[in-house]
Amino acid sequence: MRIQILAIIGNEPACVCHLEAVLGLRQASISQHLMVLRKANLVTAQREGRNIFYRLVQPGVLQVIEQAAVFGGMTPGALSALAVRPVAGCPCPQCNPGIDPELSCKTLSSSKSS
Amino acid sequence: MRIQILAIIGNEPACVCHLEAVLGLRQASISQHLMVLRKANLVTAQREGRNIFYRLVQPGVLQVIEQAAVFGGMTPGALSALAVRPVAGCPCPQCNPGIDPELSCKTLSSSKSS
DNA sequence: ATAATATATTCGTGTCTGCGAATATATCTC
DNA sequence: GAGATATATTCGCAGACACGAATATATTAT
Repeated sequence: MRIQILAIIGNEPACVCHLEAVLGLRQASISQHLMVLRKANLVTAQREGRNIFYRLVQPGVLQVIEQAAVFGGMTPGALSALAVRPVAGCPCPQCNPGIDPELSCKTLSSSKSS
Repeated sequence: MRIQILAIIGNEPACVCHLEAVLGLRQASISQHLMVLRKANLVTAQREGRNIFYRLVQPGVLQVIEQAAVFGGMTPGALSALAVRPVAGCPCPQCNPGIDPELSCKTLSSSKSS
């Protein structure tokens, strides 16, 4: 999961709720993984408006992960698939470019059912 | 431990007893790790005389590990230190170049105490 | 200030993992 | 063949880990 997180934010900084949507984990679990990555000095957090965006401290880490994935027998596109945006059902600003500022993540996900 | 094993045999093929001496694990534990690495198609085994030598299937794996170590904050020499030979107390042929064929690993380690 | 939102922290638990101990298998030497 | 040696396999368990649930904290909007 942490490797997946690094792969996601390696392509583009992401907020917690975006990771939540992509990985299918509870918010608490994502936060725990991010804490570990922070302590390992692999990611940094930066608030932007309501959300906190995470990014790689060293962008080169992404290349290492991609190489390791290939050596591990993964298909080359398996990792880049994680970077696809927008993600269906993700309420984060990145996945909803023309978002009405009045709409929040919560209202978006609830109105999605209509 | 498995990453360390890959780092060791990445520099030069190694037998099980050598890994045992370097890593300080029991022989059974080393064998278990090697089995995992074999199933992951990362290492291959090849018998040479009494010993079975393991080597990387893809030598490039070593570079990936070294890069990851640097990004992870390890000192650059930390990994290459694992490749130092001969290892004190290691009874394998590599660590005892001029070994008398009559001497085995067992007799070597016992006579070492004299 | 109050409410809503986004993230962080704590806690408990089921599961996974690595290790040691014991044993089995394969190879070499005599 | 018998014995010694090197590695593999099985089993059991202590410890680690990831996750969910509940709660706390920080920021924003009204």
